Order: sequence, then C-alpha cells, then structure tokens
Amino acid sequence: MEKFLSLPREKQNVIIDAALRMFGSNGYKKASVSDIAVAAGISKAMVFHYFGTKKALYLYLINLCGSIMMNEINEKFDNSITDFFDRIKMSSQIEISVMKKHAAIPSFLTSMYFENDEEVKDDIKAILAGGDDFRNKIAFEGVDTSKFKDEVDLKLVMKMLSWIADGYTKQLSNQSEFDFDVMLNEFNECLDMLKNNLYKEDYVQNR
Amino acid sequence: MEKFLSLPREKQNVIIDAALRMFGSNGYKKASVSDIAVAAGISKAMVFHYFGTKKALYLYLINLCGSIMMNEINEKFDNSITDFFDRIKMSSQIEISVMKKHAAIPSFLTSMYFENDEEVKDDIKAILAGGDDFRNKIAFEGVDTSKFKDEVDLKLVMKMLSWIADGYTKQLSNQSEFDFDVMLNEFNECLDMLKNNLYKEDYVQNR
DNA sequence: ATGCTCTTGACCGAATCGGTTTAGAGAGGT
DNA sequence: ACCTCTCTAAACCGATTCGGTCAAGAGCAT
Repeated sequence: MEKFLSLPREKQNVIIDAALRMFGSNGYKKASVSDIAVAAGISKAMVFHYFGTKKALYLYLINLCGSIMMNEINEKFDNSITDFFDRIKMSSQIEISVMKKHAAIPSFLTSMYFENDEEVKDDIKAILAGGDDFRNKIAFEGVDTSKFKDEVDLKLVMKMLSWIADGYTKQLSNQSEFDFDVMLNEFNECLDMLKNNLYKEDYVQNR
Repeated sequence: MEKFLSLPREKQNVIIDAALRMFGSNGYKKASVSDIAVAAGISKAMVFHYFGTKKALYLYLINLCGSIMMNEINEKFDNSITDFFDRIKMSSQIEISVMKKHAAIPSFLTSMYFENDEEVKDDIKAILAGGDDFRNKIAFEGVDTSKFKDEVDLKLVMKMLSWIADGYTKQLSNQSEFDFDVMLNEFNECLDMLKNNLYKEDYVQNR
C-alpha cells in the first residue's frame, strides 16, 4: 500500500478515478481488476502490486471517499444558514467540490450503499455505521420555512427539489471536468427562479 | 423463438423483465445468461432453449421495446397539445404506461443507447437508424411559450424540467408497480405548481 | 407401458477471474 | 564497464464463470 502512496499524485488520481468509475458503474463483483487496470492505463499486475487484493483496493476507496466527503463537509457546511434555498446551494457546492477531486465519487458511493456482495458487504455495513450523521447534518433541520407563500405545498417542493438535484447530479457525472461550474451556475439560477416565484413577495431578491 | 412465444404471457413477462433488468443495469457483456435465468426463476438451459443465443435474446428485447414504445407513442401522442406543461404531462403519461408493461424498459433503452460491445453495437446502430424520429416527435416543437411571464428564462425552465423528469424517472425505476400512479400524481402537482407560478396571471388555473 | 413435451443439472471447451511469478528495461552508483 | 535495485508488463497459475449443449428425468396423455 505504501507502494501506491509513494506514486506521483497525478498517477494516483488516474488510478483512483478509474477504480471509482468501474466499481461505481459495475458493482464490486462485476468490476474486474483488468477493467480497472485498462481504464487506468496500467497493467493488471500493478494494481495488485499497489493494493495487494481487489478487496483491499475497494475498502481503500471507501475510506478515501469517506474522508474526502468528511473534509469537504466540515470545511463548507454552515449550520447558521437557515434559508431553504441557500441550504441547497451549500449542499451542491459541497458536492461539486467533491466531484472536482474525483468526479466518480457520488456514483461510487451510491453503488456502495446498495452493494450486496458477500465479500465486502459486512465491511461496508461496519464503515457505514460509523458515519451516518452525514445525512442528518446536511438535511434540512432548523431551516426557515416561513418565507414560502402560504399556498405552496412544502413537502412537494422538497420532493421536487430532490428530483432536480438527482437529475442535475446525474447529468453532472457525464460531464467533463471543466463544465462543472457552468452547470452549477445554471442550477443556482434555477433555484433563484424558484425562490423568486415561491417565496412571499417580502423575501424575493430585488432584480 | 416460437418456443418462447407459445409460453403463457405471464411467464413471458417474468423472463422479459428479468432480462431487461440485467441488461439494463449491467450492459450486454457483463449481464450473464445465468444472472438472467436466476432472476427469472428458470434454469439457464431454458434461456437458450427459448432464444438460441444470448445475442438473439438481446436483439429480441430491443425490438420488443421498440414496438412497445412505438405503440404507446402512436396511441397517446397528441400533437395538438401546445401547452408547455401539458406536453410534459403527456410525455410522462407515455413513459408511465410503458413502464407499466415493463418497468425496466427506460433503463434498458438508455443502457442500450450507450452500448459499445463489439458483438451487438453494429446491430444497435442499424436498428437505431430506423427510428430516430421518436425524440423529434416528443420534443417541444410547436409548443406555445407565450404564456410564460416575461422575466422567466425559458431555456432555464427547459433544463430544470429535464432535470426534474430525469430525477423523477430515476426514482420511478426503484418503485414497485403499485406506486406508479401516486408518483405520477405528485409529478403532475409539481408541474401545476410551476405553472401557477411561472405563467402570466391570465393563464393560471383557478384554484 | 409408450410416447411426447418440458425442464433441468451436469457437462463442454474457451474465456476470464483474482492473484503470482518471471524477466526485461531503465536509472544510478561504483 | 558492471552491478544492483526499482518499476513495470507479460506470461502464467489454478479456479471460476462464460456461452452453449446434451442426456436424462418429470409429468402427462394415450
């Protein structure tokens, strides 16, 4: 494992990206070490040279993603933000900066969440048990809902926004690294539009 | 192949669903015939008994999905609908009725669209070339955009709605058959809310 | 019993799996 | 020049799985 960590960072990232992509889109069992090696542009032997076993590589990726997410959340999460839409903007800011480090992290994590292979599922459960406060922190507790017009259905807005975020994320993961920010801008404009139309007039931004 | 078609419809559907699911989520190469057989609750030998080869099964599914889509579109598509949101509702109506026949069709079709395996990609290209007028028909040509408030950014609304539709579809494909309609209702309410807030006041529905 | 259809588990060679070993290419020290 | 040491890829290992086949039931009608 030190073998891998002493590689130039650039090369590490290429390998990590390839592995995240393969595991994320094919699951643990169906993602073969050869696939990962080819996608990373190295030989299969090197993967074993660096990580020992397929399982060790997988667990390494889990922990890596975990710490990247943790760092990014601790750095950017601000509980004092109570505005509904600003909370969402903050969440997507976090997701973007995670994807800037490794674009395949979100799809890898969702795939991991539903992973069911005997060889790794117990380890996943153990790791997941330690960090399930993510969602609670990021979730919308203590958010100010009073600014909405009285007639809008809040639960519906929540659901709609989760759809938007999902679709937006899905579209993100097919993008090249460079388009992240322009898409984030579009997403934010989209939120502003909703804000202007769903908030009581006292709260809409001047434009 | 006649062997398969002379099966009771019920059993045919179970097998089709299993195959669509496996091919859709794993791609052509990584979806093994054993997987499909297990998912369908039959033995692997039966799959070959019914379809001859793996490739024949795959191509059969493509043509099946194609004709199901075609039927549903021809039956439900109404070009005289010019209202933006009604168009979208119609599209999702079509998608729902397709999914009611085989829930895995949309994910299968997108997977097929990006399929790159040597064994089938040429056939896919040939089939796709014959029916690419789908998207054009369903797309928003001849739709009335004048009802929107002047200040809303139409392209942005389009993009937002495509996000919503994507996320909504993604959520749909994880649902049991029964929840389709309740989710469709939520989606439609969601559209109504947007309509009420983004259209000029002359056009909002009375409530 | 005698057919006949439907279905399966065992089986085939070939490919691929996770993982190991070998050997060459290159850099650096002397 | 020679040696050593690191990094890497290709060839290889036994085991599993692949797509596909086949002989032998299981069930049923005659």
